[in-house]
Amino acid sequence: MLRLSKKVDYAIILLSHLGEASGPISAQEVSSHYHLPQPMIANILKQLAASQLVESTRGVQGGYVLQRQANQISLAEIVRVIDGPFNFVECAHEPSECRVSATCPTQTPLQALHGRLYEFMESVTLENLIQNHELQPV
Amino acid sequence: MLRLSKKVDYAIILLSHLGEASGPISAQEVSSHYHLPQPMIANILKQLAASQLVESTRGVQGGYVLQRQANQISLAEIVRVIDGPFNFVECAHEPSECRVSATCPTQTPLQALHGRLYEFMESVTLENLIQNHELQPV
DNA sequence: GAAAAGCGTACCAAGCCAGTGCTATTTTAG
DNA sequence: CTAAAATAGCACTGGCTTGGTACGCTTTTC
Repeated sequence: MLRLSKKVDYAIILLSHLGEASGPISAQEVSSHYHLPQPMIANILKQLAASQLVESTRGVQGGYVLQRQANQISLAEIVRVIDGPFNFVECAHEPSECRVSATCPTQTPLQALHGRLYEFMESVTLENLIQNHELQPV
Repeated sequence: MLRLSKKVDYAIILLSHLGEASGPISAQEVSSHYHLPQPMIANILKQLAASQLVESTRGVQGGYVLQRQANQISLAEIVRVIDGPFNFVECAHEPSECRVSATCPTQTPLQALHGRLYEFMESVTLENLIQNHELQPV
């Protein structure tokens, strides 16, 4: 139904939390703070670390910190890192896969739509999400 | 991965086609024209008819026509009719269902985001999709 | 050397989605 | 009046995605 996946939801919560913290935060800390399943969010933090969004420190007192400033991380990037490439319409990236590409009347407008959504999600930064800035009306 | 479902994709194609036709179009016609599975698109047309987006005529020479003008049908409505209510984030409509609502740092901004996307999809009409109007940049 | 933390990878169950099938009803053509 | 062309209304299914779990390993501090 066109929604963000739970993992992305969690990732946003995690990153927001890291963005507001000063030192490294462990998976354990976050999971107990928000009452979320620990293995789940540990996995997500691993993904975020593998994707260079957060830096990890091992060992006691270790944890995660943002690798970039919150205004340098876009919503689009978070979605991409967790859920894979953002394909609003199937043919957005692989026109060859479309069975009806020759006759499909909606290709161009749907791709334009895709582009707008993408730009939109690029323009929303983690900082916006944290600070709850007023978002400009569409 | 945050994409329109195939059914919505098909529905847009169908509605665009109906919007450009003059008389009633049968499921058979559309499916052979776009090489799409006939039972599938028949089902979708049934849904569209049940939701008052198209009018149906039974019998030989029957088929479907738009029930409203193309500029009176929004993308949001198409999605809603086919895929159910549009929930960009889980808590958008039912805050009570959110396990972390008390502490979740992202509620307000994500709901704002939800609102913007929704307005956006409300503002795109079938006519825009058909005529491939230049969509305003976000 | 024990505990706290992250790393890597594999696995599983439930739900959703795309697609199919079947039977009944309505309408027109001949 | 009957056959054919259509829609109506179901119910079903197989496979993929998603949310979540498990386990063994390495690194770091005390």
